[in-house]
Amino acid sequence: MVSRTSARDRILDALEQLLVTTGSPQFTLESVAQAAEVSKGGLLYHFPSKDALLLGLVDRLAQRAESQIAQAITQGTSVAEFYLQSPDTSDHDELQLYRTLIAALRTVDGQHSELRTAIIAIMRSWDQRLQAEVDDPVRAEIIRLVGDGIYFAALLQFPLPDPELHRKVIEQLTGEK
Amino acid sequence: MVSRTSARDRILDALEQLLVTTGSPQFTLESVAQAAEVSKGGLLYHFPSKDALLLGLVDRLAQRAESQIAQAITQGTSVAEFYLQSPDTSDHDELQLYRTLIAALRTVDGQHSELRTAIIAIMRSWDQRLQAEVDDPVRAEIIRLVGDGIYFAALLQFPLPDPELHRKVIEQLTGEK
Amino acid sequence: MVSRTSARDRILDALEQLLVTTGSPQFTLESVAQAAEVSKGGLLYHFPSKDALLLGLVDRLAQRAESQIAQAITQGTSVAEFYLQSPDTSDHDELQLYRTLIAALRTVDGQHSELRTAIIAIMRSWDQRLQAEVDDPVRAEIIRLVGDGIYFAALLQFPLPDPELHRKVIEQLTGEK
Amino acid sequence: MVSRTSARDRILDALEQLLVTTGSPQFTLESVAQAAEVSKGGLLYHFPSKDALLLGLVDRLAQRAESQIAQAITQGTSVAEFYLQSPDTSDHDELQLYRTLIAALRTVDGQHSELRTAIIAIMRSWDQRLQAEVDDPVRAEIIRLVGDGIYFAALLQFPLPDPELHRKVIEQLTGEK
DNA sequence: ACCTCCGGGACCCCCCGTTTCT
DNA sequence: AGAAACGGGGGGTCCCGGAGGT
Repeated sequence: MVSRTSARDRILDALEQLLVTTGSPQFTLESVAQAAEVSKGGLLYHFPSKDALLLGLVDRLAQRAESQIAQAITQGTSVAEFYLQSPDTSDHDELQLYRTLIAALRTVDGQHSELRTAIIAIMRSWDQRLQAEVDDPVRAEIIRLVGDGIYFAALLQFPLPDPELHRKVIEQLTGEK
Repeated sequence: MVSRTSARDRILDALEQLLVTTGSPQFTLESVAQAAEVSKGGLLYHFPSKDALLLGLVDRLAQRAESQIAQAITQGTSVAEFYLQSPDTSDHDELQLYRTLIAALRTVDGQHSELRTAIIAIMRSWDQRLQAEVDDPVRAEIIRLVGDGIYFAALLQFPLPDPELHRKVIEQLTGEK
Repeated sequence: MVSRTSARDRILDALEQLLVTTGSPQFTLESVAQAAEVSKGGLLYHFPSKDALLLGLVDRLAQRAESQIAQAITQGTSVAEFYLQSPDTSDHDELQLYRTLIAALRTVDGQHSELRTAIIAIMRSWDQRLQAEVDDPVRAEIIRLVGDGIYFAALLQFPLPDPELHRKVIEQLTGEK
Repeated sequence: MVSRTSARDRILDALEQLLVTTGSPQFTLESVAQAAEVSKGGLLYHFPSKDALLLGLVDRLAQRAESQIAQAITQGTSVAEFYLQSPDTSDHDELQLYRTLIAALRTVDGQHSELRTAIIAIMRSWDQRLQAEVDDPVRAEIIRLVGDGIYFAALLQFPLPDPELHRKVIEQLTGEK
């Protein structure tokens, strides 16, 4: 075995890359396998199904989530700002990834209950952080929804109308009352 | 011919129903045809391709959009409240439909430029209404984003955590300054 | 009825044009109807099926065949030269058409017995003319086969390698021994 | 794995069989798969498209072409006789196959440029053999065209009128001047 | 244990000849 | 004659399983 990183991680990395770069929740096992430089069968060995693949990504994401948030805080960036995707936040790729992933759930049929619960757990984690940081629960909720709304537009590749307006929105939501 | 409504409209109705009830942007021509009680060929006669079908729905939606909004206003409901989907607003199905439709764009490949432009036109229309109603452009933008965020959660079938909180959010966003 | 030419003839004309210009035996009723500027239903009114349409074309062709040949002869062009498609022969379109038509038989399933017999009748007519003109039956047969061979290459859109060589072939086959 | 021959070859064999027995360039992937005793998915694994399938057949044919011709020569049969399909030539199936294949090109849309070039390469090879064997280039060309003409009639399933005449044609074309 | 080759089968979009209604 | 609708495939995609190497 030459590669340092395990094939399992390479696959997940490839999938992440795919979801972020294309921005589309649509993907095929074939494309993932190709990007990860493994055969389709090899992919299926590590993840017996497409659902399992998604679940694997969610799990890894959950593991990273905590440290990500913590790190963001220690960097001085507030959770709210991070969630609102101000462009100066370095790793909002992480955020986009995790939301694209959510959208990807729709491409798989069935109830994908495992996936849902895993995702919800992560969201709840975000929620708690926001609640902890923002004293007003209503404003915290608004922040969360606005963040999702921003992502929604981005997901459909609609142009964020005005950077200046965007900045003001963030300011107003995160600024002192 | 028994049916009063044209087959073309029946098809579009069936598609709407399908998108709203399943909440999923995934659908097959077959299922639409079946729901509309026409044959596959019959469907393809009216809409030569899946894209054309979606475009047909968007067009009809655009036509209804204006009157919908106007009607909402005359009913005393503010546009903002309508957009925020307060449960007491009767026809928020319309809103859900149009956003599910947006999501459906992702299931078709290509650039679907026609669809995009049509959708964007509708969104711009909403935007103008909100801007006209809300004097503060920043708050108008926030309202729009929150509306999208609410839909985003609904799209993924995540439970709106707390109706009470939701009500307060709307109140704060639409309430007097 | 405004049009001078009957719709029936317009349809047949359109089909001829289609077969000759595309050079392909592949065609749809839709395309013929469109080219003839009639509705598909209108086409089907005159020719109840695709087979009937082809048969109609064959019949008309058969009617023209005799006069065509006779005319060619009176013009001083020998039948052999005509059949060998020397480029200076004005209406070798007729020839190409009729052979493309033959190929078109393959696109319809079934035994198309009517079509076959009609076509064979025409071919026999050609044969007799050639036999009458060329004293040596073997050479007459060769001429016929070479003519078909030329068409075969043309059908596949293979380049006729050398005009000079082609001319010599015709010369040798039609020239006095 | 029980079968000695690879599935890929089995598929190609089945296609050959189909083209030769039916004599028709019309075929479906389904029918090929069934004849090869693989699923359609299995077929598509080896040949991602119908074009690719045809191309695969052409390639294999090209590989066999040389040895076929050489073998024909060493068997004492002249290339000309082989090309003219005298019935006593054992493997004129090969010839028919390759010409039916040519006709099959017409059933696929697009420019199928790869197929065309591959086919032309084979034809050129035949041409050179004929030119090498027959000193008179004009007669060589005639032989080629007559061969194609014979095939053309056969392709349309028109009865070769007279075996005796056919024999004489071959005799005259291949016989000493 | 890890991985690849090969294949299966369900399904999907769309085409097209044809029939029915007006 | 035209408009509407039918229905049987046709080519192609994609998720997944399974036998077998290393």
